[in-house]
Amino acid sequence: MPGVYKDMAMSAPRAPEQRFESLVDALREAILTGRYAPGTRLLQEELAEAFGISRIPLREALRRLEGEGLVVISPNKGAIVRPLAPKDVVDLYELRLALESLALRRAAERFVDLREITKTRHAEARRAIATSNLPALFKLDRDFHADIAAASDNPHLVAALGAQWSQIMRVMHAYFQVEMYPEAVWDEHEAIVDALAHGDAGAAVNVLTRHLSESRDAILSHLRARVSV
Amino acid sequence: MPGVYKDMAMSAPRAPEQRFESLVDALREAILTGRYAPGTRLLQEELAEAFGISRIPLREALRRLEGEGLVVISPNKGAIVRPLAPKDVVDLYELRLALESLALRRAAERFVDLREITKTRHAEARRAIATSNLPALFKLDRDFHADIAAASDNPHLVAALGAQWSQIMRVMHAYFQVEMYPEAVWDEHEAIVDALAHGDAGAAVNVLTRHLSESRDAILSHLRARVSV
DNA sequence: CTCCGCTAGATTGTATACAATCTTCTGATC
DNA sequence: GATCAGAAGATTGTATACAATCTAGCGGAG
Repeated sequence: MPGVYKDMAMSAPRAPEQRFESLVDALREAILTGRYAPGTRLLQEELAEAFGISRIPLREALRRLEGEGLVVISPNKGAIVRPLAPKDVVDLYELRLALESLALRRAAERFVDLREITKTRHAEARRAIATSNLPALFKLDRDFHADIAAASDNPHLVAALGAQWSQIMRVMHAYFQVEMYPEAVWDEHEAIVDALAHGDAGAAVNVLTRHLSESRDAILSHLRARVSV
Repeated sequence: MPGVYKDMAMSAPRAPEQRFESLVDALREAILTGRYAPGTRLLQEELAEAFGISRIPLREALRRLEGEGLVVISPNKGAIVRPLAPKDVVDLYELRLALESLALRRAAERFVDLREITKTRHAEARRAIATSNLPALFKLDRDFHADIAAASDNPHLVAALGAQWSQIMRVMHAYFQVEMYPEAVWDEHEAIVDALAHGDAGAAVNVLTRHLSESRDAILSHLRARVSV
């Protein structure tokens, strides 16, 4: 019964005007969290039924994700979640370092201070580690790097970093365990924002470089142990 | 008369399997070259008729371009070519410098030599200037920077640079005249690949930094003179 | 036994049709 | 004259239906 939302002001979970955006978000989230793993075939009828819609809007959502680089669509073959090889991880981290370094330099110029929020997240991360809450750790990690990106005040940089993060997240969800999230990660986050608060972008970039190398190598060692999807 | 291509092997301009990709390419090209200027409303029925298709595949193409950041679609309002403000130009060039610098460093590590092809393009550019062939100049410029990107051997970097280039190209097509393409541009291209051939990525990045600053400022001075779309 | 060619089922591609929403214009009211 | 309600037209959103293509399995030829 469409149009019913209009009568239940402020109670519907989402306005009907952004139904499509919600659909895309749901699909994207499912891909990012590994529910649809790299290489998975995305059958239109199946997905459409799952979302309670016809194939028309679903196909549009897939095209959007294709444009974002999360899905590959072959004519008359259908859509699959974009595969990721070890070289992709190397290339993505190389790219991400360049982008995030730029964000740090711009954030330093703007005297951004992220120490408080980062400290808070560190505490939350300790609790998440104690309870083996991996999704919470992912979210805290994502929030930190999203803050760095936003601090650049460059929406195009934010978008580019978001695209990188999406790809990296897909690999992490596929190959990371709670044990692979050393608490040193959160110390490094604090070191980065400390340097940033002192306006020392160079030092912040140095820590970031080490931070990303460790993360990349951890992923690669686990990725190479398995077959590349 | 669909299906007719199957009989004319090797003569059809494109295989029917990539009809959709051709549609997206045509739309993208029209946006990049300013035929559909920033802010232009993209009416579905009108475009569908122009391409001789129904609105279904056209809408999918628009969703793809939305994912690529070239189009903005508002629910029940339709699609417009993504607007560009002066700050976008600043942000895009900042981002592009970081990306292209990375590409240069990676190209230097790989001992890539682009001197020959760049010299050839310089000669072609002189002819294009003499005949006031602006589209040719744009293409030569694009080809040069695409070579730099490809030399990085990082497909994700290539994609990110391609996205930047698309946005920049839209501004250039809107505000550039032949007179604004000084021949110094092509000298700088040669200086960049010379430094690259000597493995001096630092020098190459220095020239690139100047090169992009000049290009950006030329665009900004003309953009600010008009109303921002 | 292997390799084709063929058919049936599954899946994708898209034109049509209609519903939902927005926009514009008109005319009434103040 | 300004403002607003309402209707008509324009435009977008999507479900349905069917055509085109692909895939898997089967049977026959070599």
